[in-house]
Amino acid sequence: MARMKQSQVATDVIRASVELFALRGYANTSVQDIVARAGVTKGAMYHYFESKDDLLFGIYDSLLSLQKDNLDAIIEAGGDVDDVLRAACVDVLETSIEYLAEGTVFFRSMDMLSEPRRKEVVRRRRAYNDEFAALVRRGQREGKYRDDIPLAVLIAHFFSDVHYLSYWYSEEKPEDRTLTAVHITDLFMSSLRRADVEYTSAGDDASLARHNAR
Amino acid sequence: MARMKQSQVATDVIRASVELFALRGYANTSVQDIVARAGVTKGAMYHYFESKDDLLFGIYDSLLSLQKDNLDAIIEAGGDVDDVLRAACVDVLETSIEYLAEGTVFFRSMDMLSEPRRKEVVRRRRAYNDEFAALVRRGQREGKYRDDIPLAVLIAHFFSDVHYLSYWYSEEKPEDRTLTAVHITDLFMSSLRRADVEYTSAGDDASLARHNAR
Amino acid sequence: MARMKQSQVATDVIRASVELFALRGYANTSVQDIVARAGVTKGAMYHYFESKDDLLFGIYDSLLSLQKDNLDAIIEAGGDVDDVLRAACVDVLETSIEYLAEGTVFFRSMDMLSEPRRKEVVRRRRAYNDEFAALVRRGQREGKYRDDIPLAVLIAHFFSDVHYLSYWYSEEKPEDRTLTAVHITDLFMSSLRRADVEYTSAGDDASLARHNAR
Amino acid sequence: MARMKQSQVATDVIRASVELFALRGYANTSVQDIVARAGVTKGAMYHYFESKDDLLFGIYDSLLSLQKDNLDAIIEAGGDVDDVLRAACVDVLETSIEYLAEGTVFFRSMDMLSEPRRKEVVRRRRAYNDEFAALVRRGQREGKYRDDIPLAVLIAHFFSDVHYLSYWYSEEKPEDRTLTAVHITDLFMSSLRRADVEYTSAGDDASLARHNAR
DNA sequence: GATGAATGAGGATTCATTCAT
DNA sequence: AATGAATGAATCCTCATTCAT
Repeated sequence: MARMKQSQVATDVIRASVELFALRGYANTSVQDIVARAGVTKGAMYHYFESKDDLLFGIYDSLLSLQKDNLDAIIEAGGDVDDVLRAACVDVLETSIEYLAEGTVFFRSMDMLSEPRRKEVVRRRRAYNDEFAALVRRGQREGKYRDDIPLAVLIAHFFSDVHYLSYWYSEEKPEDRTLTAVHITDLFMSSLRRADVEYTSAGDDASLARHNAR
Repeated sequence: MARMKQSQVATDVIRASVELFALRGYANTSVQDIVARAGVTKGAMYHYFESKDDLLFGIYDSLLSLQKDNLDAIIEAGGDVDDVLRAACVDVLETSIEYLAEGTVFFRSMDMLSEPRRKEVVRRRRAYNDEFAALVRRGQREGKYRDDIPLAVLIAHFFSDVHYLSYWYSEEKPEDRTLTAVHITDLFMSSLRRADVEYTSAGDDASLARHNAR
Repeated sequence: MARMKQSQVATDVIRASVELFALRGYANTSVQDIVARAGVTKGAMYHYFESKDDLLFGIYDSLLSLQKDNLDAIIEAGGDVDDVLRAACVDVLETSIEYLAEGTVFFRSMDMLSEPRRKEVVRRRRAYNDEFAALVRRGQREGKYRDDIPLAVLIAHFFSDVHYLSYWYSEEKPEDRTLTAVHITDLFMSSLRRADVEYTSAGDDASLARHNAR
Repeated sequence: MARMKQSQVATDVIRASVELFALRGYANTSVQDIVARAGVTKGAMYHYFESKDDLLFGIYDSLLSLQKDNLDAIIEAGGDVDDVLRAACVDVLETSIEYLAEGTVFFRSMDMLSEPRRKEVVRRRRAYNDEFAALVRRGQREGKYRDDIPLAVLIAHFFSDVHYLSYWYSEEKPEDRTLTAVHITDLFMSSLRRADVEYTSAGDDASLARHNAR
């Protein structure tokens, strides 16, 4: 997240708000709760943030920026559609796990954003989705991915996994993070392949093997 | 959903609350909003429901009951694991689409449930998950489904789609409902197959064909 | 107390209300609580009583009537002032113990009576007090009771004991009832005697002895 | 009562609540009534007090603390049991008159306290009672006080007067306060004396005289 | 930069009572 | 006589935000 040199107060408040919003939800967290957890006073908080909504939007903003920047970079790097798509999937899954608390808030508290901000979030998510969908589309045009199922369904099929992480993922070992990202990516790629294409299982095995070898 | 002979007041209040909770979230919906939309007085509402939380829990309860009963019946009916699992997937997807508003509330408002009720919902969802997981496990033992990925990941991979429906599904034609359920089921079944097993594409094509033919 | 042939519903409701008002106070008892305890419906209750306030006033009314009638009879019977006063004291103490729950309500819930009824209760209590005070006055005129302390203080000194019963009295044996009434009466009579009068202790010993002998 | 440096808001709210609770009872006094009389806003009140119950408990707490501290000091000072007991009686009567409104609330609104607080009040009152009873017990062992009546009755006989003050006491002249305390104490001490002991009336006369001379 | 007292609008809930049946 | 659904006014309390210091 690309904020520069924030004051300690701001940093503490942001951390406290993410934790609390993820834990009990935005509506069940009072500004008083946040400042108490951050160890600052209400006045101090309002010096750095305009409103409670600001804190919420900050969470959306930083996660959207990070993932969008990463996706742009991956696409920029180019390569085989399979490799690019795989990299994109792994990245969004990995960052979603790294910022799991933010993700929890992301999907559960959109209703609580002020209307203009909710619209901005929707717009930026759509931009991400479209960029991602273009990759899948390219794979379809290259005859690699199935086209018997609507593109929207395919895309939703992937993002549902990203979304759902906060409902079940719980880390036991640090390496679970990448492993899970790879597993889910493999599942998605498996379901994406043309069903009528003779396909060796090399892809899956190779990718899993690659990671196991690290 | 099988409640009989509810008073008109209760029916209207439930409908209004589902709509509003789905639309703007539980926290942004006042009891006043609900009774206004239902066209009843606050007192009348409190004659039938103990609290706002009651309305929320009712939504969870009815959806959980319906889907659990259906799953039990499907498993009871028995058959090839592929067919049973497929039927289970299609059913939960179809009912989730039918009760899309309820599902929206389900996944977004769990934080707002009172603690004991949240625990009950978690318990019942877990029971559903376990029953579903047992099916996948059976397929793995029969050598049909891949076991190179943790069972928990496989299960999450499916439920993420159920969960995510309310974030993207929008019906244009009534037949979309079953079609989408089948599409997602196919994607899941595709990703579930053993990667190293020689597999004809008959399954997918057949199932889609079957539905298209109805 | 002197109510004639009340319906079962009315009787049950009155009993339930006395018990609940004494247990948790008038304000903490809802009409719903009362009818539930009485085993009747709200409609039935409102058929017999105009309001919740009616139930409360009924308690005052019956206790005031009973004690006033008794006092009148005792005075009517006549006799030595010491004996009459003693009989009056014992009676009000005994009936207050018998109707302890009613007494609890009496002293704790006067604020909850509607204004006109509160005034009536005050008037009737005042009448009782005045009649009782006249007895003490008579004793003072006869030179038996001290007059170095204002009459109002002497009277309050007695009624305080009646009042306070509900705060401490707890019956272990049925005979405690009369015994306690006699004890308190003795204490009162002891303190009433002219301090400068040579006085044999016969009175006290005799009265206690009389009771012990029964 | 010894709270220092309370904000003006807190002071005003406490005063208003004592007055109103004493006047019409806790249940008939709304928070709105209190803040209106105190001339503050509801929000300001809730900045200083957690709940309406807090205000009520504050009244109990301050009166219990004051009287307990005084009793401890009187016993600490030591002396003849008659003098110590007399001082204890006069003190609790005088302070009860000084804080008559608080006392009114004390005895009439115990039902309205939250359960844990009600229990604490009962515990602290019991501690006071026990300490007082120990004094009377000591007098009995010294052969000064009658023991033909249960100790519990003797103690109740005294506290009933304290309790009852709010039902009848009304001050005309400031000196009534101490005079009444002495009168009631004399009545109690009179009734406490062994009935079979030759007793000169010097005690009473002397004590009244002492006070009149101040 | 920071404090924390104060605001005031709103929200969930309770409950005595009424009334059509 | 009895039911119990419905009313609607009142009540306690919460909380994001402001502002004087």
